[in-house]
Amino acid sequence: MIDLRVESLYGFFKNFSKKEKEKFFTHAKKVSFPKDKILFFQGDLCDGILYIEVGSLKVYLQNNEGDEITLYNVEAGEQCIVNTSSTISQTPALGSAVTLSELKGYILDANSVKELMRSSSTYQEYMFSLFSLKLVSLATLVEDLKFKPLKDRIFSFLKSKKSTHIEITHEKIAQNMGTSRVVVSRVLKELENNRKLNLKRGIITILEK
Amino acid sequence: MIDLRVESLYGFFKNFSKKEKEKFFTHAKKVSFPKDKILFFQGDLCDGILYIEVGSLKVYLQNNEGDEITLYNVEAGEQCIVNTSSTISQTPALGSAVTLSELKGYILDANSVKELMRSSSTYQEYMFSLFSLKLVSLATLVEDLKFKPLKDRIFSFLKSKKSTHIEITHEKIAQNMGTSRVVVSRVLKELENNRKLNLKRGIITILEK
DNA sequence: ATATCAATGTAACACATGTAACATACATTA
DNA sequence: TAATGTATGTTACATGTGTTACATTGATAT
Repeated sequence: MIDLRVESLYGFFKNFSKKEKEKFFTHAKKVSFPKDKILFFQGDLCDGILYIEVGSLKVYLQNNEGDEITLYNVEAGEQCIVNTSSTISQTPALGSAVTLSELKGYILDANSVKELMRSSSTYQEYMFSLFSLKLVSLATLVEDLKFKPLKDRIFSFLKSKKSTHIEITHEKIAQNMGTSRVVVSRVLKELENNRKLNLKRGIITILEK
Repeated sequence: MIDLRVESLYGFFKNFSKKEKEKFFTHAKKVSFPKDKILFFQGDLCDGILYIEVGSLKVYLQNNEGDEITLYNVEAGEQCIVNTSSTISQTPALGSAVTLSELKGYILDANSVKELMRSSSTYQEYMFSLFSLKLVSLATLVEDLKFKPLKDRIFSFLKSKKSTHIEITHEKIAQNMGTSRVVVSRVLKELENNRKLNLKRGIITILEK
């Protein structure tokens, strides 16, 4: 009945009382989405908070012309702050979310979340640290957008990946950065000429950190 | 003993119990700062949360060259999220803060804040709505930086002021926008030529909204 | 093997913004 | 009034990024 994977991924579970665990699992709905599924659009009202067991998603902004820029990614064990904020305050989501892979997890309704926040201080602290982290990441994004040249932003983006062997297209990077494919190709080629990278179709290898 | 001004400015007070009010006023230190006083620097650890009774401040990011960009302003009745986040999580402040005017208020230590968060659900909700709001404003900033031309950003900035008569120098606007004075002057002159503004030394008048 | 599509390469150009240098105008004080 | 400092105006130019258009290469299906 109780799924051990969520419990080990989300640290606040270990401080949950039996009652709190029960609340979570009786109210949470198990969900499963394919890759590239849009979970919500900018402007939507969310009606529950997603806890990711397997997979990841990204949250991005879009302008009228359809250009987009990624705000951040959300991995298993994390909670999407845009989703949380929209759900709790019943305000329009400030960005859109799409799965980056097949995704499994739970969706918990706003009321249960609020109750858990009141009863569990661990859960409450988890929520606050989450907000703090995302604030930092957004502020860093602002700083980078304003002060860092695109070349550095792209290189940092690549270095932030787990492996030095990255399977990604220039088009995907462009979407993340909020720019065009041509510009990314140009910058990547320059980085390759400086012996920082190695480029193959669909694959980028980092040579120098 | 109890100061009515803070109480009316910060809505959560009206739901505070006598004990909670007491906690606030016995632990909060009354403070007063002159205009242009730096309250904390990017990287500092904050040791208390400021509640503003009179005045305002701005939070900004700085890069190595000293260029800066404003993240947001904080007015009386609000609580600075960078300050809050640094204080509660004891993490380095992600930006710097400076008073925009003479400022009076209270500083409350982290422990008292945490206790109030646990005991008062109104206070807790206030904190969350605060985080949500600032997340939105940061996300909007990201969106604007990425998609809006400087001309629009400057015009929006001016229109966001209370009056159509604005006393500000081009230099100040440049700091807010994270650009140079020359660029601002150029853009303003263009807006004046388009009959959107009227420029005088130290004064900008908005003609067309 | 050929056709086809996706990914990448590249050139030429447009445009917004940043920088440096200097001129002019306004405000304040001696 | 003259002198000084601050704010603004203006030019010329450098640079980064975005756009269009088209070529090339690699992968996949027929």
